[in-house]
Amino acid sequence: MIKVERAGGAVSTSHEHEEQPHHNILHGLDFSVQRAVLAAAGHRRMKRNAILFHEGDPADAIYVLKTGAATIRKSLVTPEQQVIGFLYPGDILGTAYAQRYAYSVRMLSNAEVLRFNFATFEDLCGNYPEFGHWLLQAACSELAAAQDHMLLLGRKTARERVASFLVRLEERLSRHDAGPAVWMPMRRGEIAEHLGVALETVSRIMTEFARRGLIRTQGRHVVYILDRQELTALAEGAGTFYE
Amino acid sequence: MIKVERAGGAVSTSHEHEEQPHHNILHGLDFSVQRAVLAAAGHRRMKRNAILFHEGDPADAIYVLKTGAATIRKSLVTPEQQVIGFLYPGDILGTAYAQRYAYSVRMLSNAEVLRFNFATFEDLCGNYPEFGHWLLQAACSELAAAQDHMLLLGRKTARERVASFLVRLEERLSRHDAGPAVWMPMRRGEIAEHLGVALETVSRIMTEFARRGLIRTQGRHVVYILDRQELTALAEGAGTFYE
DNA sequence: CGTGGCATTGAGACTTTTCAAAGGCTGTGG
DNA sequence: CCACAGCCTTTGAAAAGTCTCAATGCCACG
Repeated sequence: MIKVERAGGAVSTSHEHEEQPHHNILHGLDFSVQRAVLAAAGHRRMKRNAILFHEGDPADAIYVLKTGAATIRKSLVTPEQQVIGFLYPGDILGTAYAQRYAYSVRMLSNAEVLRFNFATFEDLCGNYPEFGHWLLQAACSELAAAQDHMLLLGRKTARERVASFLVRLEERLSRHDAGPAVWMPMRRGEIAEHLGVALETVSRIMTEFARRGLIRTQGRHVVYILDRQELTALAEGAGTFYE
Repeated sequence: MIKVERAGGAVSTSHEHEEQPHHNILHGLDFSVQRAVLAAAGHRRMKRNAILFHEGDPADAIYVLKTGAATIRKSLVTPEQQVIGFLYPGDILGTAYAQRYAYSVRMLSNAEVLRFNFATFEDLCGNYPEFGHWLLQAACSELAAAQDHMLLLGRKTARERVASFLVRLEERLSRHDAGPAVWMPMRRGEIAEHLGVALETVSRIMTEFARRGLIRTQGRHVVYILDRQELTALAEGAGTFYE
């Protein structure tokens, strides 16, 4: 079962990850449209930990993540926060239905973003109906993801949540870079806030998974999935008893 | 504080609620566009407990709820289910980004829906760009609601969840019918599945709220909010200790 | 007016959280 | 380039909240 062992080759330091192969960000659009869209976009480089915008800021643009990773979070009245999701290349952010952004975005690594202020954005929608369609599609897909995550938050146990998270993350990343290592730039605390459990619970369960031989960690930000099948089973509620 | 007491006048039996004033469903669109949209739509009457469609059914239409109420839910591999939300007049359902519906819809009361099959839908988008915009808006707003609900599911205690639910429900219904009574056609179990807690917990907490004088129940499906301020405070985490 | 499904209530069990302390990366400054 | 400081992570034990199981009570519909 353990067949992924070429560590060091695929991953050496976390810095290396900042230059990822940015595959097709505007996946699904005609090349001519893609060219037009890219030409209209503003390019922007962001440093790790930089804030793209805050929850409540007046919304004036839509962004597409080109390289790197980011966290989107919302705050409660209490100091508590909920991490809505983690973004990887190709993800859209800032789809504001109102005048203000509904969440904050922080970069998890150095990153590049494409920026469309609302004027250019409206132009693009007018000139290329395809683009509007593409965006509606993206919004619907984001909606579906949000609803999936509700299922996790509402019905799963802590163990199921962590297992789901690892499996989904690996699945998602395997589209970008095919290495056996899963790059996990976020902190344990952010994972915890995403999964709706305590930070310590995430830590404990990941340790447990490592002890059971399902994963292997390498530093804080790299994980190898050793037994995806078992992990998937756990994610779906097969893990009532173990050991 | 207790100033809402004209029971019986506003609410007599649950049947009465099936005929609600259906205010402007296509809110925000030009009248001419509204006329065209309504003309293109198919009208359909549904009985209580009828299923509009199932999760996984091939998607062939988009619906708008005209009168009544409905539940949308998703299933896990296990028998567990999550209630994604409750729908009231004006809500859109069936925004499928893929070929299949992502959730099931069950009517909570006799209801009327507008139906747009994909062909008419595409036509409408083509002829009235406004309509496409309106839909994108609706999807974004649904997304925002989903993200809000994640916050509830991820970070709130059971008491905060029930309080939030009651306050939001009242706020939402007050737009349609201004009575002091909140119509709650869903079962306790569905509320529980929506809030990510056990059925019994919902029951216990609602009893507690009634005992504390924050609400008053009338049968299973009607609730009066007696102290919205306190309830709002509880919803936001002020209720760490009481009594 | 009866019956079956819903809702309420209670007690015990279990998962998860909280509080606390020790251990280990990371990246910054010398 | 190395060492140190600070933050992040791991680990432990006790406490709290919520769930499960089970029985009773109530409402709504036929």
